[in-house]
Amino acid sequence: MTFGNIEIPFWEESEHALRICRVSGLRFWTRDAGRDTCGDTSEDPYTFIGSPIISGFQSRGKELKDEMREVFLSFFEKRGHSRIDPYPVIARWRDDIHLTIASIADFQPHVTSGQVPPPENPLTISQPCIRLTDVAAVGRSGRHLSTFEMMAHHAFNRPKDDDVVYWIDKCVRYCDELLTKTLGIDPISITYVENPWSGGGNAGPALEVIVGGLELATLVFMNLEEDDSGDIEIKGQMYSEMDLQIIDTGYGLERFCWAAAGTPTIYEAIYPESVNWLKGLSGFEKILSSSGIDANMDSLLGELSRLAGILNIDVGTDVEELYVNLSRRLSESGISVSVDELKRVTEPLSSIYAIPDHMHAICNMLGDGLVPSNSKAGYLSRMLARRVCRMRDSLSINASLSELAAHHMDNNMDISPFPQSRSGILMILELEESRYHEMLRKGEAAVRTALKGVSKESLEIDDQTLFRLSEERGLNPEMVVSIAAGLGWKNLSVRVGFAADMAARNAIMTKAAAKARKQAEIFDLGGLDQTSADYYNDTSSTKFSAEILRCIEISQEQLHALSLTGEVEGSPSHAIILDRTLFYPEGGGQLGDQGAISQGGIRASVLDTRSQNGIIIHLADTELIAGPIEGEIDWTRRKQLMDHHTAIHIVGGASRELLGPHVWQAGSSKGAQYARLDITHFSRLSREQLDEIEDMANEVVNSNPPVEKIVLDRSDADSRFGFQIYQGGPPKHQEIRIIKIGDFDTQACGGTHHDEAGQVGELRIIRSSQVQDGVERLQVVAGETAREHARAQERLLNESSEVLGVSPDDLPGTVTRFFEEWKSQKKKIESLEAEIIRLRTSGGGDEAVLKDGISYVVMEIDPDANPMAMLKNLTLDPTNPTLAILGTRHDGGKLIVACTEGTIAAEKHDATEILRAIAGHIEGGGGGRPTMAQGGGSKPDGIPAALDAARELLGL
RNA sequence: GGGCGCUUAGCUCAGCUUGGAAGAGCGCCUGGUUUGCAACCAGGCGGCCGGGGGUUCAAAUCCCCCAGCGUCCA
Repeated sequence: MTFGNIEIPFWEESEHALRICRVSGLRFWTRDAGRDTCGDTSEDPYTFIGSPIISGFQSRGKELKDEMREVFLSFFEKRGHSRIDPYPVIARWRDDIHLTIASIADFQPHVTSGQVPPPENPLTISQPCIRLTDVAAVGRSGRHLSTFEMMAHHAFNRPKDDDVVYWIDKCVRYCDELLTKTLGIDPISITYVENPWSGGGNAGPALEVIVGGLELATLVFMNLEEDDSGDIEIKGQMYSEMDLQIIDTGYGLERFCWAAAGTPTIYEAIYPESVNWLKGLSGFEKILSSSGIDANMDSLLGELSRLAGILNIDVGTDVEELYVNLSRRLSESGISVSVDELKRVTEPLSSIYAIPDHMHAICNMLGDGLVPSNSKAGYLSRMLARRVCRMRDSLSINASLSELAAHHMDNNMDISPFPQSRSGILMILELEESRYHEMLRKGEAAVRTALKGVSKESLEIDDQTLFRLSEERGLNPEMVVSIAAGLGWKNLSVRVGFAADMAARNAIMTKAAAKARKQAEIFDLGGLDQTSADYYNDTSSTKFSAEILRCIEISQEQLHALSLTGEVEGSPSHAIILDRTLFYPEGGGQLGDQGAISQGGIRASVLDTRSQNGIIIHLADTELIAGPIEGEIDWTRRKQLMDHHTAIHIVGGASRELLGPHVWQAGSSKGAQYARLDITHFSRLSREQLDEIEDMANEVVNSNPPVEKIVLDRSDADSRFGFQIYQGGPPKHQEIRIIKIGDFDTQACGGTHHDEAGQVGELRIIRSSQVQDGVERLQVVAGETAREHARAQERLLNESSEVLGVSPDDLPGTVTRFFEEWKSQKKKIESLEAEIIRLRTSGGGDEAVLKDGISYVVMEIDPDANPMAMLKNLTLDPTNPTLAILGTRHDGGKLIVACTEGTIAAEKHDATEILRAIAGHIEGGGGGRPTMAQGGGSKPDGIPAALDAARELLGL
């Protein structure tokens, strides 16, 4: 993995010497005879702050980035590289990552695996990337960013085919020429550090390009791929050499800008307007002057940025400890600042730096059509939005999230290439902000409840409480402390080490969850070729002849693993594999075909159809033998599936048209009985919106556009139709099948469709529900199923209205009236029962016996009466001490004993004891408190005996 | 994808650990006091305790399923 035997003539020609870094121990190349560190160690401070190492750039911010990017791209364009447009920051073509984290991510895994040729070769690109692993360090370290552009030149070589564009030597020459000749960097200040790289399933030797203490670029020579049987080990993973050799470079655009600007931090180089604006809004000058720091502020800030690497925060790092270190280092440099004073300045400052970075990531993500959510990629944007809200609140800045975004878009980016509009982004952020405030509002009640038993003088909150508030309510420990302070717990603080413990806890939980659920192949199909999928040739043919290649008996385990849907009637016994078939296997959300296979006089029903590695499996209820067969698919079902599938495409297109470009398919399912489409959207859909979508979809059906089926190469498909064709998920093959419904909807899809949209007939969106925040599920019926659904609805209405004897039109009113009446009658009964008790126990009533100042009531009541309500009337009046024993023959018999609390009745009698003494008569048990006991039994006719026993016990 | 939590009066929420009479504040209604409004005092109305099943003599409370909502992690 080292460069050991790889010849790089450039080193000698350019008088580079190989050295070993005395700090890191890494091999590095330099022109500087006196250098003994590789340049990227704790002993290599930034040398460019205040004195740029890249000359000739006067601008700052977006303008500087545009200039620098153009210099880079045109440099490589002039040297034979084709410039290609950047990919979206949401990596929709991949199923292993949510965000584009590097330029090479654009080409993984399809190009790097050799499956698909690169769009150009060699090529140059500046790819916007988002990485959230170091998000906690953004703003604090002075150099960390969550969003950056990775400028790159890539070359894809196939040495085995004598197809080599360029490899290591030429790559280093390009890099060195760019840095020294074009950007004017002093050659002697550059070091090239050998450090192998791995990621995204590939690996290879690599050079880190360091100038002035800053890593400006990484040159990766990717020639390995993950292979468990490989013979090269890197970081515990085995690799083997691959046919492709890839030049994978990454030049940090923002770092080049920083090196050209020489500002104290990278943020001032790329977001100068935002940083100044936020300083103004937050009154940062005032914060500084009231911080109590004696030292000269300019020298402090200069020193801070030089040492800022010390605040290199990983997830779970204890900030407190870092501050102590930083304070110590500052005092070594002659600046005496306490940790508290330091925090008072750096905490707000780091927020001012982090906000523009986060806004850049948020605007990029939303611009690409992402919808904030509580899981997956959408969660990442919500997390960033909430971080911004918190930082803004801590800075007491009076600006909404959408105002921050508007300022950011106006000053730092060009949103015109994005699918999402400026107003769309702002509206989504307004919704996010209201969700944030809602969380805070609910959080206050949660904190109050959680701290109920905690003394107001407490200094710490116990860990469990903090974990729970964070995980269940989204309140991080700092927010809990600040909310608690507002509620009267003034002295609380988060204990040192808590952040690290919480991170460790998450790591353990994640590890436990990661225990794989790899789906193994269900059937052993070794030796079989892919089945000829004839259903694509003519979607309306139903009969065919074929040969049985294999017939496998299905085991119980296999049956379970198949997890058949409710549309499969009966249980398949055999898996039949043919050489060719018209049966469409379950895929792309469309359920498998059903039908029959006949051989001689034997007819096997096909209950479901599946596919495994391109081999189509017919799940049949009868065993057949190898040889010729006649097959026929169930056309009624197939037509219904095609109705639904085509309808789903149309509904998806209508949703996107009406709701906006953020609408993506997040999953779908098409059966014969119903179909559903999950779409990304930022709020719940009203019935009116569903009606609009339904109307537009039906208009498309009525206009009857042709449904084109186009098969083409993946790179052609990408360039011709864009990434929105991958609604159904990342493509898995080089060949892409496009379904194009007029000019209305275009997407990659392997399902069966009508040839004309009009064949769907009609469609209805029955209802919508929410799968998760940000994803709406539309239930759709089309064709015959739509008509059947309407009939079923009518039946329900008719049956219900017949019960009430009204017309269906009057149903809502009548049901409401009945419900209201039922409630008021319930009230009436309660008051009547109370009245009965009053009559029976007062005046001439013989049920109450007055003895020793206590009113004794022992009586049986109606089985339908509510004994609790009656008891209340008897024993809640403290001026009338009462002991009441009520019995009812309800169920197996019930007994309730109660006495008026706080009176002599309670002093003299224990309800539980009395109950126990008499419960035997109904063969039951029970319990309660001394003033109230209840029990039940299994012999209702024993109630009179039980009550008699009670009278005897009490001497009545 | 993996977790966790919540759903109780019109609103905001207690009660659930350890089963035994459905609670508070705000709002609403009536009366009193006062009267520019507000405030105050007394009383009252208002609950399928999200839905369904189970355990139990007894479930808001314990268990299972479903739905809606929230939240963390990847």
